[in-house]
Amino acid sequence: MDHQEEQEIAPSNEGFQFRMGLNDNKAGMEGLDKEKINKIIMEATKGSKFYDNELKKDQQVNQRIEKMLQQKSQLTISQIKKAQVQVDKLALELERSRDLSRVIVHVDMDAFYAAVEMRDNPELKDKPMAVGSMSMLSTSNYLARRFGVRAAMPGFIAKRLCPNLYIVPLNFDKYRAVSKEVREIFSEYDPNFLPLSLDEAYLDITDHLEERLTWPEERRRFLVGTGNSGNNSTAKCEPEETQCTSPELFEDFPTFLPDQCHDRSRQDTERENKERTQENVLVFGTSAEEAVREMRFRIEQKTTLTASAGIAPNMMLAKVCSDKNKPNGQYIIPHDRQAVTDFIKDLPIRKVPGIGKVTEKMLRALGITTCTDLYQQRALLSLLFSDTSWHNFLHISLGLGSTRIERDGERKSMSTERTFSEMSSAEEQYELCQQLCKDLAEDLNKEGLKGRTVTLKLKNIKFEVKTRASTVSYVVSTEDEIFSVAKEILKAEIDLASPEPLRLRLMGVRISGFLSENEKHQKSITSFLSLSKATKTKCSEMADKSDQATQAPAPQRESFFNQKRAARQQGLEQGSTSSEQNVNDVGLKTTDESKAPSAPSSSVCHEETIFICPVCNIRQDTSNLAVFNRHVDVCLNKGILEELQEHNPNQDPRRPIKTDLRNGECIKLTALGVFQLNRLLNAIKHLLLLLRTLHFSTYIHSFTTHFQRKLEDC
DNA sequence: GCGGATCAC
DNA sequence: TATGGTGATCCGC
Repeated sequence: MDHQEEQEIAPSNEGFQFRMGLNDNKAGMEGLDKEKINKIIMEATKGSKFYDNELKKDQQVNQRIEKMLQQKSQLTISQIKKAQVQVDKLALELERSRDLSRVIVHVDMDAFYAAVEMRDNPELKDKPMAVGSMSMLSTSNYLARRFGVRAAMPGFIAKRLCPNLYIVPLNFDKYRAVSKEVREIFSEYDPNFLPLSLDEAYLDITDHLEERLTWPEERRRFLVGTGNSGNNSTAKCEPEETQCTSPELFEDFPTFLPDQCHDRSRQDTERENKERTQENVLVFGTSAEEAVREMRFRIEQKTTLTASAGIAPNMMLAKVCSDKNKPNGQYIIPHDRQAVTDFIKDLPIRKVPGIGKVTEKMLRALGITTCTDLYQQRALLSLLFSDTSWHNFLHISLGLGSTRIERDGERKSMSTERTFSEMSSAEEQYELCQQLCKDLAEDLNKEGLKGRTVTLKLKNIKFEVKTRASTVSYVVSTEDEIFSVAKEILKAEIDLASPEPLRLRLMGVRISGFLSENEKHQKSITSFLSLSKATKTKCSEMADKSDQATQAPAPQRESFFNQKRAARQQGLEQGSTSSEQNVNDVGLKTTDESKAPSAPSSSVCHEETIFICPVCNIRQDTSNLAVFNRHVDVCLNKGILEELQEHNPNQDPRRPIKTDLRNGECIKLTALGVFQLNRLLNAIKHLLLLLRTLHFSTYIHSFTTHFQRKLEDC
């Protein structure tokens, strides 16, 4: 292996990772130099399956680079000149729309998990420690970093770098609790702040600053050492020590008021507390820097943990800034264009969020390492990269980024996955798969989500990852529904590998393709199919149960049909609330147009439900749902059986669908319990009816197209 | 829509 | 002994 590959394993951006500077070791200070660290890591990693896979991935990246350079060599000067004109046109446009009016802050807690653990266990304070397990570390403290121990490193390798390393298991509940405290402070500066993770957030403090100008000084005055952290009654919360208890993650960087803390004896401080309370008061100014300093001060007072912050006109810059004076520091880019371009000039592209190891390597192959390079090569980049990529590059090189902090929209996927020691038994694999589906179903249920795409993720013992997805025409959300799809994917993979077993080290299940708000009333296929079992009176109960999670609690909601009607009248698809759309509603009409049955409204409405069969379209003289369902079922079956007999009198409508469909095609259907031809047609017909009733013409189209051939076959 | 990859935390 | 889990996005089919 060549040197470059080694660099990939022990990343080449030490300047960034080892911020403390490994050569700055003071006399007597323990630690390892860069070379030694790389050597130990290599010895520990070489020859492992993990490393082999890393090499393989690296080769692939090299090939991508190769291909890119090949492309580059074929470009003509006139092509590049032409591109230059186009790119500069856009650049000018972007420049014109540059917005420097917002004050965006990115706040980042220093070595968060490690800091929390050290705070709660003082014995760890002066020891190298990391949070995680022997398999994987999440973060490490300052002392451990001197040995090259850092986040995303397996604990057993860290132990080789630093045999005295303490590894503390993750304790998310604790971090969440601390995070909540910090977020309470964030919200005072920006009620719409955007959390990125437990220890990071973006804030737009523009409005705060404007208001802050009108505040009396009193509102910017804070007592030192009397923060919330003093609420517990441990010894460390005495005033003179409160200031010192910030874990010394980075001893070179003092916490607030360090001189008072270190230089005063206890007696002195106590006396001064009484006599010179003025001295224990801090007043912050009205500028952005002062506001952020105040925020960080309050965080430290409340949690005894330190944070770093970046202040800039947009999110991208703020994020880069927060790293500049880490730990326990802040950095501001003033709000004028020159300051931005000065800052960007020598900025290594790798520091920009979104540019990772691979992109860095690709750009480096083009001689690009700084943002200036990035700008100078903008024409070339527009020819070698996709539109989204080079647009992004151009934004970066101009120092542009989002100026509005937008909260994330709806989630797009939900997943769960697990790593384990080698598992080769198919039986175990199915069992695990089911467990994952169960866990996922629980999570889905918490958020009331249902999706149409199930993705199975497999990683074999060679660390090769494979994903296989299956999108169904209905929604799934329960353990059984998800598993019925996932297990068929798994089966296909097992069959494919057979007679060799799948030798797995990880399995995961993901759901995506969630229903948008105005699709949520759709029924899952099981509750849908349950209608055809209408002889069982449990039908409506089952449907209710399976859709519990999507039921809107809105007391005054309109019935779905009323909303639809209103929407049609307005000529647009108004987003309906996720009002419960029971399958049985297919044939129901409510005479009262304004009120849902569950509405706690005081007015008593006389609501009369009319049952109209969606098949024969005849009003049924009953108010009993079970009776009505039975009628619909008979009606449906009658029609289907007649049709079947008509088209092919010799065909047994109850014969297995396996005889008609190819194996792969009936997988999903058999998984749902549709084994027979008549059941299949029943389901299709019923769904079509439902879709038609709901005016979902797009669905009807794709559905009928998909099944047309099957119908013809029948 | 699928599958592999990249990225961030 | 041992290299994570979750979510988003992009690219090229």
